[in-house]
Amino acid sequence: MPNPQPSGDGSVAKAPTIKEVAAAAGVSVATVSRALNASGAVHGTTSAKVLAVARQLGFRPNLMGRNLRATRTRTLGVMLPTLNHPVFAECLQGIETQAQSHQQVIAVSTTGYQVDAEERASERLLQQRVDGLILTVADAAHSSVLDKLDAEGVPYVLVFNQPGGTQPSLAARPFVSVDNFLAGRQMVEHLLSLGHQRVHMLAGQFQQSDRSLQRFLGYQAAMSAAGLTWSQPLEVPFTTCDMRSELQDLLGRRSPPTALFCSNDQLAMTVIRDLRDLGLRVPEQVSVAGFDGVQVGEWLSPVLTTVVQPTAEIGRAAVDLLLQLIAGERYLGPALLHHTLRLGGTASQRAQQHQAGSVPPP
Amino acid sequence: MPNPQPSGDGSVAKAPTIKEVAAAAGVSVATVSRALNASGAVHGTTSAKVLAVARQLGFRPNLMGRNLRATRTRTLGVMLPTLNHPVFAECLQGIETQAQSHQQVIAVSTTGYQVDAEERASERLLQQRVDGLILTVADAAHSSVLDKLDAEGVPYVLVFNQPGGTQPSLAARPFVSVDNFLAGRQMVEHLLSLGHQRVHMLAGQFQQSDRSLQRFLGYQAAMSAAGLTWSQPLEVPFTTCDMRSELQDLLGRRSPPTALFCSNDQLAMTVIRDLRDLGLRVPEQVSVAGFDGVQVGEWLSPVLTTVVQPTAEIGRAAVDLLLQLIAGERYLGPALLHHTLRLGGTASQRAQQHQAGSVPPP
DNA sequence: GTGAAAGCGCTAACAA
DNA sequence: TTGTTAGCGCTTTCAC
Repeated sequence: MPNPQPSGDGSVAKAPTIKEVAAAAGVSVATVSRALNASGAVHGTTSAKVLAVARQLGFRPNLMGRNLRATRTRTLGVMLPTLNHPVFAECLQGIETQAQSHQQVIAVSTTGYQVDAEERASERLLQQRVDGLILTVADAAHSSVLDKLDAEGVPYVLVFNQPGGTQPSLAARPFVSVDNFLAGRQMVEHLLSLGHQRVHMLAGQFQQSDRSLQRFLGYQAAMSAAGLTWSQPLEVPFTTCDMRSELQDLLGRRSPPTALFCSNDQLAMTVIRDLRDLGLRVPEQVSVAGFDGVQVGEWLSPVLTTVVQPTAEIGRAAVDLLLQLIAGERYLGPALLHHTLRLGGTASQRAQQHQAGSVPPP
Repeated sequence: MPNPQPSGDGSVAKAPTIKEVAAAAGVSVATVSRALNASGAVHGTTSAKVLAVARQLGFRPNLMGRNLRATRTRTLGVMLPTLNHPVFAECLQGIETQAQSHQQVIAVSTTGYQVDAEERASERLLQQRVDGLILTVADAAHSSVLDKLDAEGVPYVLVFNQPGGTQPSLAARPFVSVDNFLAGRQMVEHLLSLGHQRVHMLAGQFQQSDRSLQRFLGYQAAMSAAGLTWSQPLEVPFTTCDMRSELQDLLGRRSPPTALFCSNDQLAMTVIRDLRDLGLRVPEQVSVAGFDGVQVGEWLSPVLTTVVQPTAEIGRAAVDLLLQLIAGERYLGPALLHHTLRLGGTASQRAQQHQAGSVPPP
């Protein structure tokens, strides 16, 4: 068993340094370093000896020393709003796996969609000297954090954020996402194709989620193109866990919506539960569609109708892009990954007559 | 706007060091350090001057330097099987929040329940010189990683793992979890109280999940105490996403179970979906209970019957305990947090006659 | 092929 | 109160 041993009294022998390995192997620290990293020329015999001694001593290189010297950490900072939402957790898993396969380490911070938390978290990560950042910010178009990163030339890649919206300029901020506008429009077109005409949108707060806004714009576009009137969205704080009174309001109107397009799956699933609590059947009386494609949506019955983002793939692509930027490669434009529609069972053909409205559909 | 500015050509002015701040402020680096950390005595005027210069220069302390010097990183390593399972993601969120509030940073690694990945990941975290580790291992009773940490005196806290099972010795490995045995027994007792007699268990593979085993032992205990015979559990790899053939097997037997106790929610929800796919009604024909209490279980209808663990709280408690251990406080025994039963709608009174069996219940 | 020495950025003795 | 200096562990010139 390799040293160091615990000293029995609870304290512990200090981890051996390269110096001690050098002493034990009877060579200089330079030689040890070269042998360990297979850098520079080292005699085979010497190298073997050093390696043997290092293993025997349980030597474990101290990355602080190495990184300080190299002014490079092989650490990627990750800053996300929350891990309680599966979409971010799954993305983080993708990031972590890909980072691991490139011998990178990740440092994770969550911000709860709060700009001041973004400020603090990014600062801490920069103090750590992460080589680059993967992050989702509340509003990528007006973000002091991104301004800072730009000003300091810190490489970063946005995930889920889609700055520039429908017209992402090639010169703009690097991001990896789906085309939220297009996806939103397609989902609403699907709802319209089912015969719905009064489609309403429930959305995360735009100030905290630019993608939510893009999806809404897609909704608007689809409605307008079909010659239908769109309504102001119901903006829902991401902390909301009960939508019943809002839904009662919405569906108690004279011309209540027959379909609800929710800007994320969490919202959609909450809505479905609350609708059922209110005695409304989904999709028979109200159709509901979400956005994200989190795995749990498939466990519902009926399966959640939603836009599926390649969440883990977004994370992996972000790592790849970030590593390119860190390596100094030129930014060639965002990675717009493909989404798909999952035509589950929570949105169906519009019923002939909606139960809640006193006015028949046009 | 603080320096450094980007140099226009894409390269970037190096971040200023304490040395440069010292030069600009006309003092020594020691004074800058003292002023910045409010350590030692510094004249008010000097301090103000230093702080002003530091801000103006956009100085950001390099934690590698600080940590190398302090042989301490204020970084907690976190090693979990996967973030795709909400129970771990929510726990990580709890860890991150609590760590942040103690000015600690976290480094995250996932292992996919693979022992060799645990080995590699822990080694990387130790090379990073994390101050301690929060981790879930496949088998806490026989873990080379934990043996290593013990041997080297690295502080760590297990989450979800419950080494020692029903009799955790005070001297044993530090952990934070619910009492999996007790919780499993109580859930099965609940099923029995609903009139079920043939309860079967579906479990994650014991080799990859000691909690799964504890929950099974609880099942055994409840069955035995009621004078019923327990069956071998159906062990399910955590990668399984379709249980239909297994369920057909199980329910096609002569005396099929009327209730299924699943060792985690993910499994339970998959099972419920697959049962419905097979044309079986839940809970009318088969009752299903889970374990974990992930949020999405509440979005199902009916709501998932399950054991609710205080997942985020487990994460927070783990951080607190780990920080105590790092501070050198003596380990006073595990934190066994309280679970609750969520009596949702997926488990109900046993039907008089089960449809699938040819043999009537005793 | 190997070693001596400088230095990455910071803190903490020790001096003044 | 402030400055000088050593050194945390490592890599990398530059000699030899």
